[in-house]
Amino acid sequence: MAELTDKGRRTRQRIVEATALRILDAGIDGTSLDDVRAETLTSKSQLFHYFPGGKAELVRAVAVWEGEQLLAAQEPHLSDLSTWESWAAWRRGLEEYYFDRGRWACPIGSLTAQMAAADAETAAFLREAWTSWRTRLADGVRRMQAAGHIDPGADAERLATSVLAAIQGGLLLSQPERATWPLEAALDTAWTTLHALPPTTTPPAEP
Amino acid sequence: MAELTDKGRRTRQRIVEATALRILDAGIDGTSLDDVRAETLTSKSQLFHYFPGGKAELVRAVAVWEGEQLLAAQEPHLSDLSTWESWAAWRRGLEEYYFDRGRWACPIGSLTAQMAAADAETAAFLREAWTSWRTRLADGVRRMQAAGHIDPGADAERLATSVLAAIQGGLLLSQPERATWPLEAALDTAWTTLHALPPTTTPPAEP
DNA sequence: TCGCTGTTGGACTGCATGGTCCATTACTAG
DNA sequence: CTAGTAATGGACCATGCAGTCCAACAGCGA
Repeated sequence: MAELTDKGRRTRQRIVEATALRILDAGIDGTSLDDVRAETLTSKSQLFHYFPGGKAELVRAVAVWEGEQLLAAQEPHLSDLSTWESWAAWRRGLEEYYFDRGRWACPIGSLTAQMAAADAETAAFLREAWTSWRTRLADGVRRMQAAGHIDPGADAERLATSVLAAIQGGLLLSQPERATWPLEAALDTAWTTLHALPPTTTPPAEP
Repeated sequence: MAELTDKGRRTRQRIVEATALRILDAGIDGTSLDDVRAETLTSKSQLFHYFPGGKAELVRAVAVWEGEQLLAAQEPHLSDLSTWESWAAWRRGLEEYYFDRGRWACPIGSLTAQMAAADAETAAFLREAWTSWRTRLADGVRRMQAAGHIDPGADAERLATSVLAAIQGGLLLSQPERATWPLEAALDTAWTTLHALPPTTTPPAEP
């Protein structure tokens, strides 16, 4: 597997993308190698040629690919997030990513929920993906704090985490409804909190 | 299956609970009937005796059972939620339910995420479960609005949805970390929003 | 005690699936 | 043109799993 020609790289990529799609709406266990084979018009030997580790390695490749796509879909705003406009643009990009083209779940979130079906390496990668995502959001929060738009006393990491939670939870609730409003409602609430945090408000101590 | 003796009911319940546990940390596909058989010291014929519909029916029974348990764990507070104290007690009960006894995920949330692996009937039941849960929370919000603790102009259903999203998203993020803080951070933020919503200038008008 | 019905045991079947293997074809560098 | 390597095809194997079937056992009412 050390040497790949262009053709090989393209075939490999085709396999990864088809598998990613299938996993997104059938889950890891619901995606058989034969499904992938049929969809990509490849043969069993090709799957094992490009992914000697078998299904586990293929799933890992899918996780990496999905992680890249997810982050890319949030750029360039994710790296900015220094103004409310940037946050708004970031949010629009995310909603578009999730709902356009019929993607109704977060690839990374789904995979995390299926961690039991994934191997240890994939689980480790997912942990990194979350950390990376959270950190980028937290950096944005800190930029807002530095600019005086968000209470400097707030914990940026926790705030970022709650925004991610709103996204993931909102998506989960959107699925059975087959509607976008649950995610939007969750994001609206997170939004309100972000905006409400300037120094005038004291966070409640509970429970 | 029309007639069940006490003994039969107990066996059936044993099967349901063991399956529920297994599904919670291995997923539907990661739970084989042989696993269940071994864990419950039953035989194949018993599984199909009590659940003629096979695995699908068993999963359905698990969903119903988990739904009951989840709602029960939130009582009596869930039916109250008319004061901040009641909300706090409700939250404590939930966290206890999720984190004590090593349960690190929401059974209903997990099943929803695995809908692709579930049959249509189970999916329908899950939709109902979410509606029921959301409605109870929304009722609580309305009680708080009536009591003048929350802005009467807020949409109770959407607010309830965002609280549910915080729970589910927080749980998802808690899993890879194997820590409780993500859920707590998400709930804290939802909390802040609830508290921040009262009209700051207009006093509540309520008989 | 008898007989009916619910309960239990476990062998067996058919099928889907991950994975192996070997042969063949297509490229590409020299 | 040729040799070597990557790419591909697809038969084949072993296993695990849902589901079937029949036989045996237990409890309870008559």
